[in-house]
Amino acid sequence: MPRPREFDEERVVAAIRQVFWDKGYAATSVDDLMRASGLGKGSLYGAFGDKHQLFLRVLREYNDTNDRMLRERLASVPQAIDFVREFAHGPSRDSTGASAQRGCLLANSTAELATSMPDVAAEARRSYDATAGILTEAIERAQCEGDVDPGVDAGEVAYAVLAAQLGVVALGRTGMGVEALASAAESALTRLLPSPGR
Amino acid sequence: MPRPREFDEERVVAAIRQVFWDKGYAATSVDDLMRASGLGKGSLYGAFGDKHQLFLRVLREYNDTNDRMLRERLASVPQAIDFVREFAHGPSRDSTGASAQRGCLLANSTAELATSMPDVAAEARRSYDATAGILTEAIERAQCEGDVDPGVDAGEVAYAVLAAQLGVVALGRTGMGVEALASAAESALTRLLPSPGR
DNA sequence: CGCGTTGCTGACCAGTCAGGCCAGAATTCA
DNA sequence: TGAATTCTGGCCTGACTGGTCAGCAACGCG
Repeated sequence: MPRPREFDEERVVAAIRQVFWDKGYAATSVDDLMRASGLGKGSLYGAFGDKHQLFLRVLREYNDTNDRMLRERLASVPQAIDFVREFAHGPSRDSTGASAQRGCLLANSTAELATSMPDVAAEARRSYDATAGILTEAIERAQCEGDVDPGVDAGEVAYAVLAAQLGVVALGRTGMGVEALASAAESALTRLLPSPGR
Repeated sequence: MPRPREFDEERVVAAIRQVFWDKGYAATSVDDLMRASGLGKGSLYGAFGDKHQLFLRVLREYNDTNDRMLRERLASVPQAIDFVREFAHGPSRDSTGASAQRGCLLANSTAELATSMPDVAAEARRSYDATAGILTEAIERAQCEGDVDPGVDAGEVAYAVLAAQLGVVALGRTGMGVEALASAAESALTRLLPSPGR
């Protein structure tokens, strides 16, 4: 009975995510979102609510996707520690450094909005806690398998690893070279996760 | 012969820094700056140029002050390593967590603006490099005095320490408790800067 | 073939934005 | 005192903001 949607919701959200990611929340106008999504203002507001709700939706999907990807990778790779290393290199996986400079949508958003938008701060905290949880499991598994010194407190170190990774991402936003970023990440990781044969 | 300034430039810059710090760049209107500084639009534009120039000036002074403070502390304290530890706790030095949640003006600005304002990215990189340099010296001194394992590459570890600190500050913006932040920072620091007796 | 329900479109709103401008006040020197 | 100069703060502009809404279009059901 109703007229069906003419747009692919997923594609729209993806397009809008790119804009928020590149420009930040406040600097993104609804006009930008209209142009990126190809939708009219009415459609946008009808489907997603206002700018704030739309942003939160984008952010939540981004976080969920990241968490899912992280969990999948850590479950399938026997040497979880290797992935944790790779993970700590953050977004600097391409050699151009372009994606490294783009940074992380969650980290950027939190830095910009945590003060003025409590729900963004809460979402960030939820996501970081989830990441730390996944990391903790991976580290514990690595300890069982003898890849990490069993003497360290996995939960505590997980937050330290998360912080180091966040810091590397933050440094990446300045346009620092990917080699320097990788070196800092590698240096942090090898010390935060000492192998048992030390 | 000219009419002298009626306002204290330093106080004005300080007031404006607070606004930018709390609200971010894009969300701060020139009206906000006028109200915070008590100046009219003409005075503001005459003395500092447009919003962008004003922001850059605030950011540069903020960074210079931080660098100077860091250098002073590290020069006067015999056990540099202790201060590095303290430094890594970042802005979480009050128990309320309010300043921890406010974060760091430089980190916030970089996350918000690095993509769209290359001069902000450049200033951030300059400041981070300066911080890393200061840290490197402090770590080397600590190595000479036997407080840090002389086997580690001070320059490399300095960036790892900087990253860890930046990450802790980023976590702090989510409203995470100061104890958790301090624990993560402490955990990162003791592992990044191992004492030689081990 | 209507009819009800929903989606789409674009015009429109009041409010805010950054920035330019200027008349007059304030200050100094001659 | 008068001339020169600069500061000051309000006013103006016109572009843009996020958001609303009335009217039209497309669909399935009866």
